[in-house]
Amino acid sequence: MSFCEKCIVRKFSGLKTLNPEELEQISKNKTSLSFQKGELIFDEGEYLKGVYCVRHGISKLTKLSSNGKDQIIKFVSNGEVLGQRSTIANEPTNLKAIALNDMEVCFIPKNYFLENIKKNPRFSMEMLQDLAHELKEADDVIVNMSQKPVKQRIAETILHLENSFGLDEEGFLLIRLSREDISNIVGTATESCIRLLSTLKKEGLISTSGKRIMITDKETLQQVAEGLHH
Amino acid sequence: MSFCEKCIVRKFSGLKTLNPEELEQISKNKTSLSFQKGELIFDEGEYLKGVYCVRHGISKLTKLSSNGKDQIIKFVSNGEVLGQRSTIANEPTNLKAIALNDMEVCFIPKNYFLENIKKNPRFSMEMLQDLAHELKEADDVIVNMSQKPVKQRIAETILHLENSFGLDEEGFLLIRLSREDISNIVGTATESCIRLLSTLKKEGLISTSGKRIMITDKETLQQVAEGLHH
DNA sequence: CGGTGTTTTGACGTCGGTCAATATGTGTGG
DNA sequence: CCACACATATTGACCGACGTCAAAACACCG
Repeated sequence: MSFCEKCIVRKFSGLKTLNPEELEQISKNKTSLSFQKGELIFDEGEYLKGVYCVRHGISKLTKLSSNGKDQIIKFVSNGEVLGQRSTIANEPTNLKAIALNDMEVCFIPKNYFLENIKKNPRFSMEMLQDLAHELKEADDVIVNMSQKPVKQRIAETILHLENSFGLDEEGFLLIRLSREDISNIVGTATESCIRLLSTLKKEGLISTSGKRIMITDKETLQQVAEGLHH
Repeated sequence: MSFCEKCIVRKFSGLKTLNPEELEQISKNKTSLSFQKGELIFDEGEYLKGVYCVRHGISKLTKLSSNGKDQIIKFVSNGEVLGQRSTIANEPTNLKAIALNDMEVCFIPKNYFLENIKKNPRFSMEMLQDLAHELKEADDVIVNMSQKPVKQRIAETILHLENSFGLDEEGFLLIRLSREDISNIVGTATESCIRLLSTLKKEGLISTSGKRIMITDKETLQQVAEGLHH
């Protein structure tokens, strides 16, 4: 049993604006859950009974396209909250959430979450800013998807993954993704993705070993991402 | 001089949750503005001093891509509010807003808007749901952009435009867009867009005359949009 | 060791982007 | 109302990027 008061989630999410009483209330009513690598947290179209605070682990949020592929929309990891949007909108989820590695999360029932939105203006302001921020990011993605060629998007994705999740001791990206996952981020066929990764490798910008990816020439990679390189 | 109490904007936007006193407060402090067709309402990166309620007209919100094209992210028209996101997030705008036809809008200074978010939980809940909804739409767009071929996206766009803005007396789409604008919605070269529009025409699904577009076979057009046709 | 799944590579065709030429507007001032 | 300039729409030719199919190389695991 752990206490919300000390949880890392407070450091990053809007939950930091809750006062001690509100936190205690939540702490009493949360349940701790674990998910294994690959396990489904919730599916597209489900009605959620609450939100999930990620204490440890990374999940991918995907949406099924009519062509049968699962487009990855974003990742939610340590210290972030899953299911905010659908809970706030009081709608079924728009996205499917899958654990990318073993995860520990806390489940907070809907009413405790919504209660605080109504009662604590600082908290609801924080939620508003959260959504506003996500919306901005989504708009950026739309532009990238529709205007940039795949190679740029791959370069961008690698840099973005470094930014969000960092590196391990050996300098590889901490997050391990299959080629299929990467191609589902950039929205392309797996083979195209593989091919472009290997040209990046030949050009000396990255090196790979299985699912491990290391950035070896960050500066040029950034230029590729911006489309300034050839 | 008009009064917020009777404004059409109240029918559609979150402003409907405001009570008479709050509305009067806003009504006193708003200013009425007009914009001509093609005029800039605000540019990407500007700090807004408030939000704009659209009484009449349609505007396009675009974002400049690194390849120099303005991707159209969405439209904001009668009864909707412009600049919500940046005002709430207290950030410079992410998007550029341009009037597509002559517009009448009311400008509401930031503090009156934010004040009500803090004081009126119903209003802030409404704003949250607004943003949540926009976020869902944006996610849908991401999937479409990354997974569907241009012809499907064009078909979808036409149907979407009919849905959002309706038809005139003759049965043409009420909203008039240049081919360039259409191609900036679907994220493609203008010529490709033109070519695909003319194949849709040859297939008898739409007919065009200048900037006027009429849907002549909605059912098949929907099938094309879903990718079920050939 | 053979299965099962993922990564890599090759060959090929098509979609969509670019450049250029031609039509068709559309608005301006005379 | 015409003539001109200029923007937008349309079409053609060409080519590169990307998707698809299929096979080979490699991993992982029993």
